[in-house]
Amino acid sequence: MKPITLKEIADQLNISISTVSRALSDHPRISRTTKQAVQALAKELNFQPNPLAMNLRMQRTQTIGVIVPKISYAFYASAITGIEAIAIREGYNIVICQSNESYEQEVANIKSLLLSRVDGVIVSLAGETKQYDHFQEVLNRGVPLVFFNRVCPELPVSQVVIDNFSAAAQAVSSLIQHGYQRIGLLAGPSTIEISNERLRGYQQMLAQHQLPFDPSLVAHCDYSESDGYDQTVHLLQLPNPPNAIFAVSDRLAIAALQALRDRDIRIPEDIALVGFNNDPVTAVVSPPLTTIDQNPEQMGETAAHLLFQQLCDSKTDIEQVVLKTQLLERNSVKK
Amino acid sequence: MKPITLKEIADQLNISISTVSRALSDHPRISRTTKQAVQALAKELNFQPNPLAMNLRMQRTQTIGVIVPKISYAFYASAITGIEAIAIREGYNIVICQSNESYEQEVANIKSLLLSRVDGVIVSLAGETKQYDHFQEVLNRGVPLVFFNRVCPELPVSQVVIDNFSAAAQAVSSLIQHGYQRIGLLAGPSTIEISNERLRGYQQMLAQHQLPFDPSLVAHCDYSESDGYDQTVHLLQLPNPPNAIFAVSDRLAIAALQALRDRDIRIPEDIALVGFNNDPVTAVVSPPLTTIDQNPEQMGETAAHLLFQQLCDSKTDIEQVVLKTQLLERNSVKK
DNA sequence: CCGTTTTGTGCAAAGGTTTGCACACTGCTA
DNA sequence: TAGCAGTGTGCAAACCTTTGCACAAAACGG
Repeated sequence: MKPITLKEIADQLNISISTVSRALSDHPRISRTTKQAVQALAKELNFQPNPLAMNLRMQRTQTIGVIVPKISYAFYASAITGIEAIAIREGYNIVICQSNESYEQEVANIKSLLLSRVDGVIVSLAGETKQYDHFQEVLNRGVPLVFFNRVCPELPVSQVVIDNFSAAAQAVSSLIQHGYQRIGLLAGPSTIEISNERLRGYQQMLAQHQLPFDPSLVAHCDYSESDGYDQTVHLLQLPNPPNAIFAVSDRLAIAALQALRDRDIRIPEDIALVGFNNDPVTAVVSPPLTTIDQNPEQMGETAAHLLFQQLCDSKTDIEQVVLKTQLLERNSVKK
Repeated sequence: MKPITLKEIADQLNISISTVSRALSDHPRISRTTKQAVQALAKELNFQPNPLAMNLRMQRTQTIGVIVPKISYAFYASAITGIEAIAIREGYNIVICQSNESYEQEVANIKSLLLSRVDGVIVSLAGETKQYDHFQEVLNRGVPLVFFNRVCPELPVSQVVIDNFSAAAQAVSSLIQHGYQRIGLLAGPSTIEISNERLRGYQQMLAQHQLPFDPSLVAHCDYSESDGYDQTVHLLQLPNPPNAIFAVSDRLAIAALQALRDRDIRIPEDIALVGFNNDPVTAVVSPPLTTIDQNPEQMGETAAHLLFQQLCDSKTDIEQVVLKTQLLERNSVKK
């Protein structure tokens, strides 16, 4: 039952531990015959090197840490699947942490990952985070770090994002082209880069169509449904309420949908609604929501690739990858 | 930048490594003065014992493995949150694996967890799994094992479940009481214990109301949406189709909803629909779905508790915990 | 004042691996 | 025959911690 060790193989063959170790790693100085004997016995005994010992010796853990706001967000669940696929292929394990949108938790996560000596870290920022010392610490220790989706603009690290500016602009442009002129924005926390990018895209597109920018139409929310709901209600109660709402996340869009439904406001007849992410839920609500489709799994894969690139060659340049998105027109906007 | 070790503290204080180690763990034989000096310096240098070395020495990893079918299922995302909460409180890390409903993957997951020497394992079975040798191997190695939700009846291990039989019976009973007599069942894979329990509850309730059990009304699906959709279509095409559908999972219920919607069949006017799990999505679709509410987070916590119980005292009896559920009546059933 | 307990500390092994260096042997060149 | 390159193997250190045992000094009892 006990897992077997190099020593046992060595004893059985009457050779030294070092020879066994070298034979297994195909060291050139080991004779063909010895190698064959060792490898045969190792296979027969189903020898698995003890990773704990290897970790200690090698000073690496073959593990990468992943921090996401919440795994229950469909987007991140998919991204993790992408990361995992690449990691496994490279012979790495991943350990997943949730920040739950909390700065404190994110710091605690980083601490714990650093303590357990992960070889690299992939992060999508918590909504609350506006300080980045904990990531600086990661960098200081020489641990490769990659951000995806919710990235950190001020740190010299590789990132993978979508073109949030253009995606938002496209969504807004589509609304305008379908005749909506007064467009409310359910924005994310202003600490989050990608949320601001989406806001900028929104502003840009209004400007391009000579529409006024009315700051009262911009409602910042944290990413919680309850806040999304409340902010929607707030928009509706404006003296001059919007006739379309663009939510920078499908979770917010769904919250808005419920607020509208609770008030018997019809979509898209009374008000149009556009989301962001193509969360599966947007396809099953009624009406199905127009949203921005992106590929979180591919984003995860790309982030993992960037990380492994750094892991192999610590002086590869930092890189920013921008992934494609697509506006998915469904029935929450009048044609 | 280098993490500091016992040795450095020892050198600075001109004492031996062992004394430092003992001072930090408050060994009774170390003098008060030495302890204070060591602890002060350790704090000042922000000493963190190297977990890799500790793991190797102690032959444990302070890590537990968790295997779920998919983290993107809301149920499992919540369960993980519950497990994580307890694990952190106990000073353990968790590593999350997805079987993706695949037997092979589940076996691979177990292998990988065993290899990395996790101290315990918490599992919810993959849909495909009908052989349990890999779990026997876990037991053989003396690694504590706990199942939750999708459990394994034939293994002598602790489990946490809901009363699937009664929950299903209650759902069906409610349908019958609202006047539905011909009830289709979207069942899970027949390999899965809890799926069969729900089937039994369904049968029992029919019998209790002197309704005939028509096997053609039972459609087994894997847990994929596509299969749920197809099986719904199949039920609808029966010569004598059902006027209500009870799906043993909300994912299947949602798939059914789409099939019905695509055919302009109204819910609940033409057909009633009941799900299982209270997935958040059931609240936002229209109509909101009647479903069985359970508490996955609590289930995760309970599973973790059972595991830690075994971890502390390896000869605690195995235990089966049954959690409460509740029928949540919404608008997919005619009142 | 001797023998015994108590108290405080250190040595060294153990956990399982990798790897620099040294050693021994073969076979070759000059 | 000395010298040297090439080949195959083993010793021991290193990674960092915990812990059984031994030892020394102090304290104590008679």
